[in-house]
Amino acid sequence: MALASHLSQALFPAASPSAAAGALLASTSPLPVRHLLQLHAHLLRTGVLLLSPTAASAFFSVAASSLPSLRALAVLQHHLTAASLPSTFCCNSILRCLSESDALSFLRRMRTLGRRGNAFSLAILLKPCRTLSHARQLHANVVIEGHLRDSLLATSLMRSYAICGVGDCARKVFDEMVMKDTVAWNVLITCYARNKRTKDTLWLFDEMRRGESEVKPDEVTCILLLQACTSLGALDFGEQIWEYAVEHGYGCELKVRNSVITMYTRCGCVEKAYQVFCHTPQKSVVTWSAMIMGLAANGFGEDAISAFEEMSRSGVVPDGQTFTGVLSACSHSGLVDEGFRFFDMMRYEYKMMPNVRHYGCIVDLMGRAGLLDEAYELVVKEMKVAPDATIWRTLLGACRIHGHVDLGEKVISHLIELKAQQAGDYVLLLNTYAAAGDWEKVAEVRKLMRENEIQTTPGCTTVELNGELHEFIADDASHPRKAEIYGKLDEINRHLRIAGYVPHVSSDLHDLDSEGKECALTYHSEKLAIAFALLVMPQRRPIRLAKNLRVCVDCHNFTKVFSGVYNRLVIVRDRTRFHHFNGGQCSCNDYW
DNA sequence: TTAGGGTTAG
Repeated sequence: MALASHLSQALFPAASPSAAAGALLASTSPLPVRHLLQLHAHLLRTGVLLLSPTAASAFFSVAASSLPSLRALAVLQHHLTAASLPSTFCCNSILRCLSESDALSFLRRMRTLGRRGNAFSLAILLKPCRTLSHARQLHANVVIEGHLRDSLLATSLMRSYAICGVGDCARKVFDEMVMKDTVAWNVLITCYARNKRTKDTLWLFDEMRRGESEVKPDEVTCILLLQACTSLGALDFGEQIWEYAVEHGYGCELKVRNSVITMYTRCGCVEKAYQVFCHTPQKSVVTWSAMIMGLAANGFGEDAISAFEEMSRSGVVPDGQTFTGVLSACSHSGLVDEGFRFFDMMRYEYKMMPNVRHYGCIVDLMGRAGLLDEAYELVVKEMKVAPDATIWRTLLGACRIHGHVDLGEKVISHLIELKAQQAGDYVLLLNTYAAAGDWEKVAEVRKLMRENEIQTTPGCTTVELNGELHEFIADDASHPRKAEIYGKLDEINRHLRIAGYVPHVSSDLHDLDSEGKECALTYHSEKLAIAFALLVMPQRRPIRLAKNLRVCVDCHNFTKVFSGVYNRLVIVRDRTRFHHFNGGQCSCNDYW
């Protein structure tokens, strides 16, 4: 403030341009916006800004360092003329302070006044660039100014395209690059991975490994690819990456190990994840959280809690994600009291503010305990953060279980308000009415769905066999081995009935009599996939299935009994978790 | 002359 006042005194009212520039150049500390604007107005009024490029340059330097995110500079730039335009060096320091669109308009203004900017200007502009049209404009500039040989600049451009979700543009820049280093490859991989082009991502690894260039995958490449395998559930490929990492000396990198732990748990291989975890000497909070979340998602709730306690004993402090893991362990395994204990611990002992995901777990737990109205009150009155669609969906799921029709209707209205309702939500509401036996309402919702052209996602189960995916939908008749599969399923059904399996008829929505419902349940996609796996897979190998929706209660019971009668380990990954069926049991308790 | 920019763990 003292400096600002000194400057004002030096410049008001009759300071010469050189005195003004001198005073401005002498200032080293930032000025408040108010003083800066006063100063600017004065410099304009007295003509200093027009008469002295040195003073203008000095002024913008001070302004740039004073105002980190400066809308005012965007206004100021319109007063620039060719004579008052600061040097490119100074312009770049102004560019660094502007928002994405203001910086672009400033660059255009510079060009209008005959100043082109340089590679530094483009580097500054590309850093915050997150808009496709801006990326395209900057791309044109990079080409026109002949900077395509600058590999850092080109990589920066690829990164912007990656953020904008246009993989093909990033690839084009990559293909035109003269020197493609590992970072450029990694940025391209990130781009494909972000845009869910997972298979292309995996191809790039092969291309990199087998290519003739010197560039080989490094630890960052391994991390990126492991993440891609995680999202794809590609166990075999994930293991190849892990082998590569170990062979090339990246096996001890903590970030790589943490990614491997996640990859294994997300592919349902908890034991292998645990092996890697145990052999990791310096476990960070990320390592512990990855293991805790992995155990939770696979239904090993008690083990997740033990891991949390061991982590605390070892002196590692939990963070928000650790609590997400341990709370979801409690909710997936139905450990209601434990869940509330951890929720209190995070709030009162660790003084953490719960986020939407933490509340989501608590709402799920309350739903399990039948505390539906209390859960609704919590969401509406106590939550410090705005509830998202997932929270409402969780509560809607609990309404279905308990047949709480009134609350279900209230919850769906919140989803509609959020404009977030999906076909699955209407199905949940439909199920709620079905659970309450209100077939008239079921028909009403069906009509509503038809009128609004709401398409439901058909349940689909996949089995991987020798790298090939076999897909099944309910009552599927498309598989070439259809007759054998249906025959096998009938045989399995007979055996399971003897062992005590009884179809869970309310799992089906149709308003049929009990016998009709049994028929409709018989050929659900999971059951067809299990019959197929039994036909084609060698004995002792675990049967791994992936289901796009939630496993229904009847299929859950069916698979549980199946795992005991046929002595097979069945691992099912559905939309939210893993189910490990073994010896007539499942890793998740009281599944609804 | 000065100044600038790219990838990475749960």
